[in-house]
Amino acid sequence: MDFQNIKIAVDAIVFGYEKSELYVLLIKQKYGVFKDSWCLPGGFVKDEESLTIAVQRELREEAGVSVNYLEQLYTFGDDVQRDPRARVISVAYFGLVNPETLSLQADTDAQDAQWFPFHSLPVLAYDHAAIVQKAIERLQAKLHYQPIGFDLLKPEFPFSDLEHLYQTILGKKLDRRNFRKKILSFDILEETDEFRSIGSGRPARLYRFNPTKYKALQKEGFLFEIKLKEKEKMDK
Amino acid sequence: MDFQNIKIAVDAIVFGYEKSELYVLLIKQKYGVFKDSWCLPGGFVKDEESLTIAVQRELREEAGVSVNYLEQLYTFGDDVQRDPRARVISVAYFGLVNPETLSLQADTDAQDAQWFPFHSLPVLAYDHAAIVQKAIERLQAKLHYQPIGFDLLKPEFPFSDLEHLYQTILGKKLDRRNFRKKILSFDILEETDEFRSIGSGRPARLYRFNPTKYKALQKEGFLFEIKLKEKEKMDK
DNA sequence: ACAAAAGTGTTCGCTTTACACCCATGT
DNA sequence: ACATGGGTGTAAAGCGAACACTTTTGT
Repeated sequence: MDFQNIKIAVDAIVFGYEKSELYVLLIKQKYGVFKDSWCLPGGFVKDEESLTIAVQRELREEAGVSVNYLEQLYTFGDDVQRDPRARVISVAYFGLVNPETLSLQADTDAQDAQWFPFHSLPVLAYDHAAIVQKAIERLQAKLHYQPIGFDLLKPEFPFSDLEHLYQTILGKKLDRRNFRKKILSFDILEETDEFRSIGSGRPARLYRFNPTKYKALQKEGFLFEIKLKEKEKMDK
Repeated sequence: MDFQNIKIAVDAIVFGYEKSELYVLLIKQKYGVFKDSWCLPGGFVKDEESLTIAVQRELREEAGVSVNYLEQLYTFGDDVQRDPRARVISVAYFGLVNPETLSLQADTDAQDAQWFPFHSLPVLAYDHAAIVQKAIERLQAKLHYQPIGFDLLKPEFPFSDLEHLYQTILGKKLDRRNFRKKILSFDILEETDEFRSIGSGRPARLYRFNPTKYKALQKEGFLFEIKLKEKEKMDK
């Protein structure tokens, strides 16, 4: 069975979110044609390793990151030349992390793994720009029909965080009252007794996402679904 | 670069539709552990071949079929043992054909490629049952937000065909008037001057899907979206 | 004449949208 | 006191759901 000479790799695009900014985790290449350019974390799959494990291993090894949510995104193998060294097919995964992970990374002085604001990514090696493009589309789409936004927030968060997250990622302004009403109507959040105030302004009550309740409702045929008419386009 | 010993294959799950029945294309295995059992068409990717080309080639070689619609479904590579012979990762594709293809195949006396009604599939080799499962979910989901049903019908079709197609694939009864109203409101069908009657009953006007118009509308932000409350579950 | 499928409008209720003022805190 | 963000209700419009009879053909 030596008729085939194709290598299989996994790449991960991991999103983080903090203070109304969406971030992407990138790695600086150390060797090869693309030395010193940035790319998504990833690498070759081992013979006895499942794809999911491979991605998680690479994320740990290259960036010390473990994700809060992970799903397969797409397999890139139509461009035979996407890796100049050899024929490499890449199974891309899509991950989300809590803000804690973001801060941890910022503290490290490891220069070869870094969070970049989504709106100012450097030029990426290989076809990784295409992966990023596909990932942001998926993320935007999923926000509408899966309670995935919570995976980018701390376990307890003020409602406005969720609202800003949607606005940032979708690039739209939303009606605060309607958004809140809609999310609360799903009955998948529980309010805590805690409040938090950031600088000035009235302190905000903290909420917690209840995944158990969500799964239960899901089984009864409940659908998480948000349609959001944009008020106006956002600036940046 | 001989550190990796994983093979990469493509598999295709192709759906056909005719007379209120959904079909899946299967191939009878000729050799190996799974000799004489049925599985999805597919095979190993060649070194210089894109994934899409590989699927289309396999479909042509193994079943003489060319598809009307093709998209990547999912990459199966978490079960390291999914192929008992070696580590094989499979990129599964999802295809749709016109009824013409279905009839052509039925005429052939080639016994190793056959259309099976979706509701009475034989036991499948490898993990192909999982692929089928994922594919039907995708097909059902897509019917709601992409004008994909037309790819399973002849270019000109009576409205009732579309209606039955939705009912068959979703396994629900629909309200004829509401369904028709909704589809027509999209303004992506053009009516022809032809009529067709099948046996008794009033002849039906034939319609034609206009992909150009659809693409144009899409660019203007139009969304194909159908919500369909089921009237009752269907029998089979 | 009857059976079979095609074709067609209107009403009701719910969901989505639009919209503006008061509240609690920090400075 | 003022600036900043948090919190809340209501009315109008639009969309989805329910529902039954007439038309045209084959037998």
